[in-house]
Amino acid sequence: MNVQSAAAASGLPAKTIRYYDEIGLVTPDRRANGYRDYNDRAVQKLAFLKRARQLGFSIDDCRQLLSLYEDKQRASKDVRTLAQQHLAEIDARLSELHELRATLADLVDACHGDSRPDCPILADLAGAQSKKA
Amino acid sequence: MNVQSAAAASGLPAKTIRYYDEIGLVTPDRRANGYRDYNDRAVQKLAFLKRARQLGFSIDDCRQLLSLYEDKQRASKDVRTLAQQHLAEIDARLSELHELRATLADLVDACHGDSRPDCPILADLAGAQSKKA
DNA sequence: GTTGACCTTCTAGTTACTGGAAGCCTTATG
DNA sequence: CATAAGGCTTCCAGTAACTAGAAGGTCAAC
Repeated sequence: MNVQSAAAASGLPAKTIRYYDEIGLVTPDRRANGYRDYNDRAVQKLAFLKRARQLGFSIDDCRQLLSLYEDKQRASKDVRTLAQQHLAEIDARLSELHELRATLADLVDACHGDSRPDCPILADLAGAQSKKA
Repeated sequence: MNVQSAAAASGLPAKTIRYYDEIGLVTPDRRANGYRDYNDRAVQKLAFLKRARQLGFSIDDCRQLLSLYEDKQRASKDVRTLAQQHLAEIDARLSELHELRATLADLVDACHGDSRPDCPILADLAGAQSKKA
């Protein structure tokens, strides 16, 4: 199975698949002419990667997950720990983002948005104390 | 005022301030010996940038905000529009992140986390249909 | 005069790709 | 057999926004 077919089968762009080969994440066989050749197992791994990346795992996380996935003796605990760490990161990002949203929403509310040059958003950005700051 | 002092006054790392000079965001005067020289106005801009970056505005957004900030004739509406666009992006990211969190939390819940090699997280990543998928 | 703490510029690395160019391989068609 | 279209290969460069580090100039103090 060549790159394009592997792309179709896994849902990843061909460029990305070549990149994953380059960084040693999924290394395909090579045919006599040098073309990459992906077997079913490799395509499964690519699909695995697609899903893991969508869930926000970094490439490094993926590398670990992949080796756990490969390892028949892997402990479910290891996978769970990795996922939990990731969950904690997501929660941290969520609360940051919530806070950021609140601040920005306050500013937008406070801004009259007409053509006068007086603007609370710029004032706040410039360092003036806002009501919530 | 040299870089280090400007850093202390604005709250940005000196490296970042040099970078902002390099990309033409805030261009300081230069002293006879070539050292950067930041006046109060420049430091204000740096502080402005720090705040805007914290709020998640991109460097490109910041460039626009800075020119609006500079422009005495700027319409408050323009600033508001920029902030609102940004708010919409944040909301999109928030809902994505919420969804991702829910999926991952389900998986972690479903994972027994002991030493047996059977793991729902890897199963899901590998493409099996999970209850919620 | 020499130590130490500044400053300068430049290069390269980070994350995870993406786009594009130059050039080989394969297949179909006239 | 020539050629054109569409694969495939590699490599180089660019993205965002810095950050780390190296080589070397400058300055104030002792």
